[in-house]
Amino acid sequence: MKPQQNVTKNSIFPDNENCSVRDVLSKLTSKWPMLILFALLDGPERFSSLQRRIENISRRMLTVSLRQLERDGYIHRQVYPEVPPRVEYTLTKMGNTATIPLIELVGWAERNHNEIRSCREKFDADK
Amino acid sequence: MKPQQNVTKNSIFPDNENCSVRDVLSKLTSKWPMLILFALLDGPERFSSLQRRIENISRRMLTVSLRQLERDGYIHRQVYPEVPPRVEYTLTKMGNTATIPLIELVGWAERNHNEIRSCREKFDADK
DNA sequence: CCCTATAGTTACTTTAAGTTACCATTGTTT
DNA sequence: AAACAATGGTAACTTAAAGTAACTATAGGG
Repeated sequence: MKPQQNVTKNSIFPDNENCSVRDVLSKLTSKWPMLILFALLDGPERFSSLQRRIENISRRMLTVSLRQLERDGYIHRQVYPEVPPRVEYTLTKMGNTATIPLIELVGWAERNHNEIRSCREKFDADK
Repeated sequence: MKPQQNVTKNSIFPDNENCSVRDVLSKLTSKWPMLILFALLDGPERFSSLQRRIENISRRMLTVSLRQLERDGYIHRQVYPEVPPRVEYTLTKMGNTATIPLIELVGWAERNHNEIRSCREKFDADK
């Protein structure tokens, strides 16, 4: 079995313009967006609550990442016209299904991070 | 079901030092490493052959990515002492199993990229 | 003796990620 | 009344990562 991500016998296309799969994955598998999706699995959360849960994320990075996730349709942004402002973020149906393969990947990483770490130590020792 | 990626009710750790899963994924899901793993699914390949297959990758980025994959134990680097030099890269057993969840993810991206693109168009039109 | 091929490396530039300070609005505290 | 806190951001800046272009050593071929 092989991925159909523009992989032919002779070439693989890495550019987002030439490969829609890369175009999707580049936004999905990056650091903050992935963590935000996982945080929203428990249900809707507002901006400041997300910032508290995801340690060390700055307001700017949270904003940037949320906008990207919203643009791609993974999350929905609901603004309540109150003061101080209240904004709630929710996973869309597509956002929910996206977490399924991501969680698989996390599972693989959990099962293998010990071996990976020992590989690193060996590699670094040999240099 | 939820990922155990240092996700508790109250906090998610994004730093590689605090989260071994992030430490693994940050190297695995990035652009070039992922494409290299896929390219090696067909069998061993040498440096220049990989560069030809993965369009637009520069020699430097190929070197950097291959080193990282080798360090983490996904690929094996075999140098043949010939002139001109010959270096062959092979997927390790672990590298092979890593592609399984990655291919799942690619499958999801294939099934959803149309919807994602229409979400983007809608989002951009509204601004 | 210049050209090709290989598998890189070095120095540089551009882009993305991350940090710090600031904004407007309202209610509460001093 | 003035200052402070909380909200969900934005603007300007710095640092780190990604990407580019030119260079290296070695042997064989024309």
